[in-house]
Amino acid sequence: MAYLADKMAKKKIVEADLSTEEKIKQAAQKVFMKKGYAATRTRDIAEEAGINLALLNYYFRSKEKLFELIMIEKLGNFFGAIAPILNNENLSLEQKMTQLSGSYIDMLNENPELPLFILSEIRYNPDRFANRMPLQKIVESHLTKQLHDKRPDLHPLHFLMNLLAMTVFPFIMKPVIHAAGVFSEKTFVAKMEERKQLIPRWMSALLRMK
Amino acid sequence: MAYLADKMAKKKIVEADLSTEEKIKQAAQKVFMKKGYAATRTRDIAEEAGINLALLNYYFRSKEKLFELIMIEKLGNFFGAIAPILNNENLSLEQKMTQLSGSYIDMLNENPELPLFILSEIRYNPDRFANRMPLQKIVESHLTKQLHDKRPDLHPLHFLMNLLAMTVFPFIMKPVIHAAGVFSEKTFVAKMEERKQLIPRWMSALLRMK
DNA sequence: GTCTATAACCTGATAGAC
DNA sequence: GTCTATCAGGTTATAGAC
Repeated sequence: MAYLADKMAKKKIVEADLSTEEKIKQAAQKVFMKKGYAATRTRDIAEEAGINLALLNYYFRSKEKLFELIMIEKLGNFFGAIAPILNNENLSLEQKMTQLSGSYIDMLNENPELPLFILSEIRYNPDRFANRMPLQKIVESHLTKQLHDKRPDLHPLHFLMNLLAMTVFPFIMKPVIHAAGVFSEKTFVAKMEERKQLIPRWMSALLRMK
Repeated sequence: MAYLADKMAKKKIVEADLSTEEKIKQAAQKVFMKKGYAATRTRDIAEEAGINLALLNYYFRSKEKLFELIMIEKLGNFFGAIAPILNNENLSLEQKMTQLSGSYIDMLNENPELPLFILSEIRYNPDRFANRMPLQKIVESHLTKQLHDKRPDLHPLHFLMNLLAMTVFPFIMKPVIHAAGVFSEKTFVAKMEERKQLIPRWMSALLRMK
């Protein structure tokens, strides 16, 4: 009950007590994530923010610049959470896998549209993203070294791809699962909760293989 | 050499000897897949097909209807290839996994943009796709029964999700990998070729686990 | 069937009043 | 800072000539 009241209070703040600039930013985030850059009209954002269309350009100059701002933040969410874990030299391989699947699934449960949003926008406009993603830092991470010590025969890229795939792919399939009516939102969250424990165990099984 | 000549001959047919209707269809497929529905202009399609804009509406009435046509075909490619394998009662669990990763990776190598295209469009317009995907047929497949016999403790959904994730996810990450300059097209194909053998072995390891 | 020309509408952005 | 009104350009779709 207290939690629910807290949530409602938070919602109210979002709707009312925010600066105009912040209201536009949050509205833009919501609409861009839902429709993608191309299908979003600046009018949609203005309406969602409860302000006039002209104010959007007053604060952010253009649709493009507003989108850039949102995208930088989202790229940070999507890639920023991985690298620190993969490069933490105090964690064992098993601890890294547990932390990564755990914290990443938590983050994605809060923001389930994030992967497909980012991936779609990169797909439809790759130029915008050249040299913007810290993927090399992920490939050359401390985890890669640990993996090489344990299983020099297994290419780290396959391992990383599998770890990410098991964690992220269900969220990418989420719209399909719902559109097909396979199961409910609640069941989905529960299944992902299970995966937090299962993924590290599956990945360990891959490491022990053969 | 003969193969190359054959390919070039095919290309020429595509460019010249096709009916107007077919030329538009193929152009639409190309442009929709590259830019997505919202960012595609009918003018782009007309230009790509080498015809006039009016002809597009003459043959297909509207952008929307043309898109529907393409999408039905693509949904067939994406989902249609899975169900027959998963429901083939003459294949063992291991054979199913081998065939699925093998034939699916082959298909995706020919059409690497397919998953992200479909997933993006569903995400940005879920209503269009309600009750259009044979996902229930996949969940209730013969593979599910075999899996239940072997490992009643492992939910088939987790298993299927992992199998699909390992197979499809790399293609979803492909634009990221290229935009980040991690490695070349040729290396990507080679790595996916490796995975055709590796995925069934990994999945078997998951089945033996614990 | 295929084209040109144009209608009808929509979208991002700005000018100018308050 | 915020609004209304409007511009300039682009988009889908169609009318009508050939």
